[in-house]
Amino acid sequence: MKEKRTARRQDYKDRQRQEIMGEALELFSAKGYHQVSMQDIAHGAEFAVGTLYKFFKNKEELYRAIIFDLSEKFSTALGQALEQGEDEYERLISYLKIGGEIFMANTQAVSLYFVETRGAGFNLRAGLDEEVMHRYDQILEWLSKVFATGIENGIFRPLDPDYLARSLDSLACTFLFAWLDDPQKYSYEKSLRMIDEIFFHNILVADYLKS
Amino acid sequence: MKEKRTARRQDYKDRQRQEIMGEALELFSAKGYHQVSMQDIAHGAEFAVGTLYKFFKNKEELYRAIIFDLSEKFSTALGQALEQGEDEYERLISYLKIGGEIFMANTQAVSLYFVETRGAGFNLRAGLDEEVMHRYDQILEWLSKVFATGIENGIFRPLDPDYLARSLDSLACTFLFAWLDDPQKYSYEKSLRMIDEIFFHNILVADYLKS
DNA sequence: ATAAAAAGTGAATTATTCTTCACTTTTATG
DNA sequence: CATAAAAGTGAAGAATAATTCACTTTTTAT
Repeated sequence: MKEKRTARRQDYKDRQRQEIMGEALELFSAKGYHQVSMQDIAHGAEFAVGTLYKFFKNKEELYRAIIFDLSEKFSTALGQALEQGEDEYERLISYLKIGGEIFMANTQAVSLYFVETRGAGFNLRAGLDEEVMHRYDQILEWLSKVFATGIENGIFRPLDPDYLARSLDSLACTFLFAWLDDPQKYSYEKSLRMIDEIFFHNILVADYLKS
Repeated sequence: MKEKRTARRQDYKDRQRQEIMGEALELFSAKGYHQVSMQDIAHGAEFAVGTLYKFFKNKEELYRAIIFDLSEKFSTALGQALEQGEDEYERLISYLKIGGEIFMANTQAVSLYFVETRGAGFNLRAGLDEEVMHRYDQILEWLSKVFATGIENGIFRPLDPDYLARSLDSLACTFLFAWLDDPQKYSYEKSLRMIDEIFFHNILVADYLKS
């Protein structure tokens, strides 16, 4: 009996924790870390301020927990995406598709996550968790590997895989951020098509294109 | 006599102002807006706190002034770059070269500027000057125009110029940020070469490549 | 030389917000 | 049902940092 009870309690606590993190994410992504007070979060999550401190040591740790969760979620999803497909080209397309879906389904999350890994990254890098940076680097490495084997298998032209990885990711992100601004104009489908045109129709060797 | 005196005084004031902005830029780009106090800036610029407030209404306005200056400086330089060159391809190469030079010569500036226009942009967009956003959009528009005329003149394949503009800019930025992390590995020259390979060797029509 | 104006100062005020903790309420257990 | 443990509270304390302003110093103009 004891075990069930404590397990149930733990589930409950976890849910509370998620609730707080969810509210905090919403607020942080909308207004930014410094524009959101613990009071705001507490109010939004319908807790007292003191309760937040039962779950998280302080504001920064709450923030970190959110970022950590997201980066984990995203990187596993993208890692899996890169394993789907017959050849390397298909794997990359899968990466783009899954990446796009995650992006569009988690816009507030994304806005927070990308502030970490892109542009602003090196500004926050000092202060904030290395782990997240590491995860992003890891994804790039995975991408690189796919390019590398694709080159070996004669599917891609023999260019530096690291540059290719960064390029592809960069294009995807750019178009997705454009989509955020104007979903009509920068639709998912068009962006995929454009990446295919701009990036792959050069990268792929002539033989592959014919098949 | 009076005019000369007041003019000289104005120059002096301008220089003081620049001094403050320079110090603030250095600190902001190194530690981030919220991690830098007016005390820090005053101390760095060798003024009293009160003096800062003779030059800038408040901290935010000081920040805005910096960003505004930079965005102006960069956008005019890039605008000019796009006018240099015989054909559209050369103009874009000029854009990449000048852009790269500006970037590398102003790394702290850049780190601040790009936090505004890229990734983090939509987080800050609400609070911070629209003008800066507008300048970035303008550069993209100029780039688009170059692509559009390049397409008309049969130099580029007929793809959506806006997407092409965003792609090129995105690649350039990505490689420049990579350079910040590891200048050795992501050298200016190699990045230019890679952009040429990845982006242009597809974009350019076959005829142009032969010439 | 001198008075008025401008520039510069920094301690004190004000404002914000993170964090704590003594307390209340709820839940679990014998 | 009693009681111990856990969860939850929010006003008060502590810390930090933006901003002000009465004052001093420097510059300008006559």
